Amino acid sequence: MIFYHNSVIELVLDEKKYLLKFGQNLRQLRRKSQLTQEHLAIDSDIPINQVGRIERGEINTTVTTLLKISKALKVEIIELFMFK
Amino acid sequence: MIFYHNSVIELVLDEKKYLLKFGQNLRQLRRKSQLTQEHLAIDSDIPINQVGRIERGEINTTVTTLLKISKALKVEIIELFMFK
DNA sequence: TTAAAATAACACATTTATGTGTTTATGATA
DNA sequence: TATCATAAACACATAAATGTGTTATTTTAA
Repeated sequence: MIFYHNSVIELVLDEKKYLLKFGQNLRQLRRKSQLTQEHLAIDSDIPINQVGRIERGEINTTVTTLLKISKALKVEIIELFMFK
Repeated sequence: MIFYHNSVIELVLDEKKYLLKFGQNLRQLRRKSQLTQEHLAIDSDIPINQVGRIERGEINTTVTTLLKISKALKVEIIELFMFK
């Protein structure tokens, strides 16, 4: 058994929530652009599974992946972070 | 010997350049906040070496690390991407 | 309701970010 | 110069993103 301070647990939960919202926002932007996951994956040159995992908030993607996705969606990177 | 298409090489160089500019911008924001790398590292709960590596554009950091840094700097994540 | 398209859910290898620690270099200051 | 603060540069282990492939499930449209 390992014990963690509440603040640490909260931080991790916050991050999980953030990644979920980030993914939901990406999904909205992609659909607004009328792209399938496959199409976005091809345009941004990342694996289709990666797109799905990001949209589902399963993974914590990197700056260069954001760059590739934003180029394919023809939006600025900051749009990927514009959600509440 | 491995051969790559020029467009692939350009893409990688673009990413390297982007990470460099990203790091330079972070450094500016940190200094504007009057924080040392060590102080920022403590406040954002990431290793001090990580801060240096990001500022030097050596690594391709993740969304949750951006989240932690932006909280410590008391700025929105999008500010980390606001540079030319 | 069936077929096709789209997405999710697996598994697994490889690369790289993260995390921890130590040592070196640089810059400012006394 | 010597000292101290800051940052860079190492090394190395671990966790996780990336990348590739296949199989299920869900959604959409005929």
